[in-house]
Amino acid sequence: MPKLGMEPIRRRQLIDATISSIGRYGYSETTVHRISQAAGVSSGIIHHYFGGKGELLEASMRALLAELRREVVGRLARATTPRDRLQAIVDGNFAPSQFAPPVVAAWLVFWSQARHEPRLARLQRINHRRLHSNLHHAFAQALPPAAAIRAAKGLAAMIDGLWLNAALSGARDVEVARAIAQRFLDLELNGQGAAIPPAMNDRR
Amino acid sequence: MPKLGMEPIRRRQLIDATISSIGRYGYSETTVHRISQAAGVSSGIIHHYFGGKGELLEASMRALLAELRREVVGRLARATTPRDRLQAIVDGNFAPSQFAPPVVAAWLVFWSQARHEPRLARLQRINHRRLHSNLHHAFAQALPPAAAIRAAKGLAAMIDGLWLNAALSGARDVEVARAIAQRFLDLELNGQGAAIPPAMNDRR
Amino acid sequence: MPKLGMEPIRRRQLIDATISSIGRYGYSETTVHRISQAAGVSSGIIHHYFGGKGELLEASMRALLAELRREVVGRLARATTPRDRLQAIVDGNFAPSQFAPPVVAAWLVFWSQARHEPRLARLQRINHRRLHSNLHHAFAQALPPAAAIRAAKGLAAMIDGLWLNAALSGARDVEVARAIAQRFLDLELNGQGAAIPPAMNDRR
Amino acid sequence: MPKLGMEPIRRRQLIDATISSIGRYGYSETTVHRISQAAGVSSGIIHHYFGGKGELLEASMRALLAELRREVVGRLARATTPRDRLQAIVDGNFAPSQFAPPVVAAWLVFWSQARHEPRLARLQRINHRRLHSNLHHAFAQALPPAAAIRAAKGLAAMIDGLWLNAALSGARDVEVARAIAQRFLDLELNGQGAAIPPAMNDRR
DNA sequence: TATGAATGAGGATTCATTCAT
DNA sequence: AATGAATGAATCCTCATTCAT
Repeated sequence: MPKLGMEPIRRRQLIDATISSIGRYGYSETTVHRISQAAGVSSGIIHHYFGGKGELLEASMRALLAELRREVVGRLARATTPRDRLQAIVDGNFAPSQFAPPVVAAWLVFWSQARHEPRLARLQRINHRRLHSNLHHAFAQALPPAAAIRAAKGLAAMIDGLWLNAALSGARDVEVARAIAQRFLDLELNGQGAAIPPAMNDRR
Repeated sequence: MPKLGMEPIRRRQLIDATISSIGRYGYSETTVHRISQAAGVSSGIIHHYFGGKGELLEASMRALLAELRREVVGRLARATTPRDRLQAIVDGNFAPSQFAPPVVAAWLVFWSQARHEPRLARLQRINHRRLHSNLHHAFAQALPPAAAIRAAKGLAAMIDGLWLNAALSGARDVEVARAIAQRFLDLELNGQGAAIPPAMNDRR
Repeated sequence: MPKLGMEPIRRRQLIDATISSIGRYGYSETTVHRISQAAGVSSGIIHHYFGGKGELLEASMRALLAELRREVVGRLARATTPRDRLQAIVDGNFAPSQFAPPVVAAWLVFWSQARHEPRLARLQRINHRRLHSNLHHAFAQALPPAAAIRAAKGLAAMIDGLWLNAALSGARDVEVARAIAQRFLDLELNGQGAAIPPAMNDRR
Repeated sequence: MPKLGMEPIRRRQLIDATISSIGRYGYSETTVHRISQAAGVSSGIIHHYFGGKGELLEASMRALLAELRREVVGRLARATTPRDRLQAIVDGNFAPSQFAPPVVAAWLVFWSQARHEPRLARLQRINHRRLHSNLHHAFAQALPPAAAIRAAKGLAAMIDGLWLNAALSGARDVEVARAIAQRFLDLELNGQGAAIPPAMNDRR
């Protein structure tokens, strides 16, 4: 009998090595050889477990999404009010795990490559929809429909934009970023915002 | 007899072909051969005019930045009040030219590659600082120092996040995105926001 | 506790899977992995029973030769006159088992590879000599020496050529091919050709 | 301006190197690297001129067919009677060029691989039909329809079978083989065999 | 006996770059 | 100024083989 139960261990090793290699060398310099070296295994093993480089990249992106989801879902489970839920989503997206340099690099690569690789595009769409749906669902319990949509879009953009800026500037100021998102959330929930002119809403 | 004055024409041709190729095939599939084909010239010419692929990519990113700058600066020139200036910056960033699919793809690539290519990173830093400095300068004329910083960071994130979301969803809803940014701007300028706790500001 | 008596079963399984894989995928696409999959066993087993791929291929060719030999020898056993013997050889070479598509493909491969693999070349030489010796021996009982040699060479070529043509055209017209060989045999033995029965001509 | 007119030269070089490599190493051991080495060029050039290994192999087979055709067509042009034409076909197929060892090996490979590569299969079909159509056309001028068909099939098989046997036994006895084909031709045309000249028999 | 995990050499192919013309 | 022929290193991938279990 061969070694049993290696599959999940090797898959995890290789996924981690992939994310780390993307972080260190970038997407176009991430080769099968580098990944397998980082994982301390031979290069053939990648095809044994994943079938090819493309599938490994896809699995890596999937692992990244799963980790983000874990951060958000764990916090959502402890939330009761809509505000708590929104806070949980913001906090999950600004969790330390999301700012580890290799993770940041891999996310950027994900966004950039998704345009040209259908499988990555699909994962990205799912992720984006989940974020938006979570936000909208929570806002809808506290705001009128049009405002809930607008707030969800705004907060989603805020999260991505702040994350992006924090990521580009080397993951410093994460807490400031989170505070700004927090403030935007408060503004929307407290109704202090001026309404978008009706004509603008109609154009959607 | 050598043709005179070909240099600027060829350079522009090649830069356009590069952006278009990134848009069509993605970064890692953008080859010297594809670029030269798209430009209708031979592959050797790229090295003649740019020295190498890297330099051409850099020049292309520079061209992208210049175009964005043009959109913003043109609008800024016609602005008088701080609010006008902020509006000009928002509008410049949401100008149609910034949502052409190849441009969007190229921007994403730029952000993603900048991490691993110092020359691109430098351009990106310059761009980011310019945006932030423009925003901060305008806000500083209307808000107290701490609020101006916060507002500048928030609006910068808002612009990037909305742009990113619009870009990822195929450049639909650009106007809605702009309206959301507009509203954020109004909120910050009208002083309806609750202050971020001082301790948080100090941590920066 | 080891299973006893598995060896001949496994060897036969693997040989059959090899011939079938050559038939389906061709020689250069016949891999150890494909063979073991077709046989429903693991890939390591091939080395356990045969020592390597080369030996398995050789054993497969040997099995093919044995099968042809069986077809011929069985018929020869029931033959009494030289003419019967020649007929038995012709019929054995045109037996249905020799036109099963995987068998045809494997024979072609055999002929083509034998040039570069000494072990296959040896098997092929033995086979060729056996055919020629059988034919010559029978002809020698009915014809003068020079004519017997010529007839043996001619009939051997006829058999191979007709087999090849039938094989290349998808094993249709096997009966016509056999009839043509039959007629050649008759011509050589009688000094003139007996007409092919009209019904046979009509079937074309 | 680059070197002009290299294309036909390089293509011919590479095709010759391919046939020679098949002859020396066999099909499955014929690598791009070996071919390019035999041609004295770099390996990249194959893709420059042929697009890939498959196309080069196809072009090589095509060159082989063209050479055979040249041998036959040249002789056919000097033939007037049906018998002359049939003789021309036989002689063309037994021309020395068709027994050069690399050519023989390549033909065998061609036959064996054609089963699994549609493009080779197509070439083979064309070749087979041409031979058969040439033979049948000539026989039809001298024999009744049913006999013409039978004779054409028989001679085609004879040619292939003799060629195959000669090829497998190292291209010795080519003249004997041709004499046997000749005799078969005579038998079919005359309804009886002309004796092979004794001198010919003695040469064995 | 049998498995399938693991290796790493070798395959075709791609590509930026160089350079003779 | 411009070409595209030519290179060869690097890429992904395949595969026969080995071996611990």
